[in-house]
Amino acid sequence: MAPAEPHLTARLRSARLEQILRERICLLDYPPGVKLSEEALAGEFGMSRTPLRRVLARLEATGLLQSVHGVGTFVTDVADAELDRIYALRIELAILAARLEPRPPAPPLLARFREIATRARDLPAGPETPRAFARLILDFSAAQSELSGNQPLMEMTGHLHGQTARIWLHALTQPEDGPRLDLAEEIAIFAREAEDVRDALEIPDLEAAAAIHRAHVSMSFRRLQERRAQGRPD
Amino acid sequence: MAPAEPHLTARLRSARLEQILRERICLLDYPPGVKLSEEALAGEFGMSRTPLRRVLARLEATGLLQSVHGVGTFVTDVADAELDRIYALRIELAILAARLEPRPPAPPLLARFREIATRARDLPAGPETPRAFARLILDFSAAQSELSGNQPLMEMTGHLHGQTARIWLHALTQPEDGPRLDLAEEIAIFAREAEDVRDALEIPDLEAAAAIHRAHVSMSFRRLQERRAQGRPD
DNA sequence: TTTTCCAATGATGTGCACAACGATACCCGA
DNA sequence: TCGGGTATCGTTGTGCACATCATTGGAAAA
Repeated sequence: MAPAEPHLTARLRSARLEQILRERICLLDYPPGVKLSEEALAGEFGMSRTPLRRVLARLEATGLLQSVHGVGTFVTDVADAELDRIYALRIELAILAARLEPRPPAPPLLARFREIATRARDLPAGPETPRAFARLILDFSAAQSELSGNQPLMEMTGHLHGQTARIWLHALTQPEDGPRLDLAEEIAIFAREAEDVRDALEIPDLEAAAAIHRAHVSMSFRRLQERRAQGRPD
Repeated sequence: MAPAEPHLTARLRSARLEQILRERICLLDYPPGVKLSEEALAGEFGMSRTPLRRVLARLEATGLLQSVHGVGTFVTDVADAELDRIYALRIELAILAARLEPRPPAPPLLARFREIATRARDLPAGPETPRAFARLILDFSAAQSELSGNQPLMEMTGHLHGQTARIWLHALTQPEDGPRLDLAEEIAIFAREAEDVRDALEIPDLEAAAAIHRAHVSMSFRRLQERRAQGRPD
């Protein structure tokens, strides 16, 4: 496709590529379990397999990819048991953002939260809805990561979020029994969360915002478990 | 040196190598800021630069290394500000191990804690003391990571521990003003912690063990800050 | 018809030669 | 003697050819 810039620093080129691939995975352009082709990706980005493999190795270290000799490079899936553990951890970490170096949002950041809230409410229905929803969730997570100055904490919550959100959304859009009904419901719930968090940040009450988010992570986890229980007795 | 096994699976070989390098970094065989040679490492492990670079990329993704084009590959140092943040986070995470899927230690694990406690008390004084102490701390961290079934949490605490412990120990053994006095004091304190945690685990009271550890992380952080304040007014 | 073996295929892993880059030391001119 | 520009060297980054592995399909034997 587009070889991007013909010549940028090697370091920036690889960082850029890593970000692009990470987004594609989180936006479900590459759903869990899918096989990627090193050669195809190298061709798409106008480089050799060697530097591409370096990027893939980094993504493998963060748990988003897994390479198997002679078979292929796969986007990782997350087993139910581990998903449960990540959710349990996210619930605990949600409050820490307000306790460790909370940073009241500056006007530009507040504007981002407002934009996310309105975008969530006006999310258009259609075949592109899942991807738009995924993008929305990604943006929300990115905005949240600026609410605390504790970078290691925000990196971890962001990482865990990326691991769970894509699996969660993938399960939602896979029409096992309830096809799109769940998705519409989840979108409405997320819109409420975005609005509530926005309102809390306008005060600004960071602890309230964190508590709201924590509650939603917890409830989202419960709904996922219910959905699992429904899907099993088939 | 020793090319290890002449032929093992590629995946295992690289995982093994990554573990070895990670240990060398955490045991301060490769102190923060030191420059590594890709060619020398490749030669030592009997492989080409290509697979070695794959391992280095993974270590770079976890923040232990940093490669700079045309300059070298360096063991990362951690700035004071970030070290503070990691400590603050570790203090909060310490209690979670007892709250999320606590696992009472089986007899073999208990034996490991006992061994660590006695080894800490009988730590021989000498030129090899810092390395033996680093090994002790590493083993203690590894044993602790089995006290909870929540794997993502234990991975994170382990990762954060590796990031802080090596910097902390390096600062201790660098004779800026108080040469080895601090080290001996820290060893004694650690020995007390290991004994207290061991006693709590014999009950077994995992919450007490976590609280003890949390207290020691917090106090260790305070001592580090004091030491910093002492070092500055030179 | 079924089973077994093997060859072909496509993927990732490895080694090597060269390019690109940054730091350093040196030389030349003022 | 000092300053600046340049050449050289060491190191990481890239491209390519090949090795290695796992799967799959088909052919041959039971």
